Amino acid sequence: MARSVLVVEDDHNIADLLRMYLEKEGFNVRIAPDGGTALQEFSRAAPDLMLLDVMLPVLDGWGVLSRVRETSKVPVIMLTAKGETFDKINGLNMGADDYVVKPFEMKELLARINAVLRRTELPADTRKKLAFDKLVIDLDSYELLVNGQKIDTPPKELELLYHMAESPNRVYTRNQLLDEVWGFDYFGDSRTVDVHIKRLREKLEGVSEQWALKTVWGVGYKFELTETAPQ
Amino acid sequence: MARSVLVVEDDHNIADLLRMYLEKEGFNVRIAPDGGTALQEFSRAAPDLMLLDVMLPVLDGWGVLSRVRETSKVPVIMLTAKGETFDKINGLNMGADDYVVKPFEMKELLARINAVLRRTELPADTRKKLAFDKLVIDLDSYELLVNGQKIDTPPKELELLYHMAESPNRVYTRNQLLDEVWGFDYFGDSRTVDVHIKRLREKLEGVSEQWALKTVWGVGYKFELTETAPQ
DNA sequence: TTTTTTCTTGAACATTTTGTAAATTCCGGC
DNA sequence: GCCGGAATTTACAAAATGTTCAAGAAAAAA
Repeated sequence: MARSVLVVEDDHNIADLLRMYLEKEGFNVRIAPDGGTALQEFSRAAPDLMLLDVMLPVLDGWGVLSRVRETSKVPVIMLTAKGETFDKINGLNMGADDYVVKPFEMKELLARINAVLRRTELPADTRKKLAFDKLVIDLDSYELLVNGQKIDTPPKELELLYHMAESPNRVYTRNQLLDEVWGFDYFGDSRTVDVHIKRLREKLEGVSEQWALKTVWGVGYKFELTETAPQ
Repeated sequence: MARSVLVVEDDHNIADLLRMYLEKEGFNVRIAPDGGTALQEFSRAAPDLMLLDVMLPVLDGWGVLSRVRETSKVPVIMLTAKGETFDKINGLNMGADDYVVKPFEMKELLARINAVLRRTELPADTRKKLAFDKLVIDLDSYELLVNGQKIDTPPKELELLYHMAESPNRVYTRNQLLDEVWGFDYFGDSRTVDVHIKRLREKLEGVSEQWALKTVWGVGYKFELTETAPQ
């Protein structure tokens, strides 16, 4: 779930500073001190974002960018020194998503990072709220409403329900659910899912005819939604 | 507490100049280089004032203005190039509060900014004051009123409460709160938030049924507001 | 400077949630 | 009906998370 950044910067001080701030913001940070290392790290780690210094030994930032762009549309923010000849149009044409002039305010950089990530993010609705007959699943406030009444629900349970209810009638295997709700790096018993399903069923049983958490024998579970006549 | 300006300007030199002067005047300055970014920043940061260049790539100043005006009455000063066809009447009709022709004297711009801010300062709108059942949180005077009675509250506590109460029911993680209340450049332990929450709870417990500082297990905290029947 | 207040932190403690194992029940094919 | 794999249930243990306290640091006020 944590987003990852690849920082390509040969100045050790700047790199460390960036690491410190970015990690505090919850990013997973990797640092590459030169272009070659950057390309290697890039193909290895597939980061969600690249901060790319223009002035680098051997292979410079533009070189790295063009190589990266051969295979990827990952968001890239260029770091350029003040006074460095930098043609914005040209720079953005080469495929950078934004640029920041050194010395920069950390605050501004963070704002730009967020802007770029938001811009390149899928046009998903940001409201995390689903509603069905007598049921509201709200991941903004982490609330589950059954018949308009709040039901205390632990986070994992709610996330599981939300995830399944996002695609009604789609069947999920236990392993899919473990990957998608617990995270791909979670190693656990698939019975865990059963137990959470059971706990959800306790909270939801008999509430509505229109939906239910159904078992698909030999496969997994689904949030089943029965269509009613559309008005 | 500092007033904030969103500068929408694609010329980096002008933007930097504006930043310098405005910051010297005590403004918190954000810069957006194009219309899209401007709209994003606007909805994110809710600035007290916008300086809006007419000539922008892709979505121009008028486009930005009309989108902004759909939801907000924030004061806007347009920056127009000399010779640019600009119809004052028309321009002000579109919802701008004032306009300045480039190249402009910084002095004049500042004068206009102050004039506009004075003119548009609504008695209630810009007040940093929130009111709920038996509770008033006033960040103008740094006062907390419970049942109409002043409760001595240290600044951080009050800011924290205010921040959470600005968006009732939204869950904030501890890190979000540290970033947004303490500042993005604050590096501290997230237990700090817990302690402040605890002290707020001591002051607020049992005051009203309609709201509460709730823990969202595994996620963070929220200022929960229970809807009552609207009158 | 001294005093007072506020803020931060770490540790002990409490609580809630989550995971696991094992017993039990269910389902579908033979 | 019987069997074996699959799902459910239960109870418990473990892990994760939250709360509280108190001491000391830092900041503000006097």
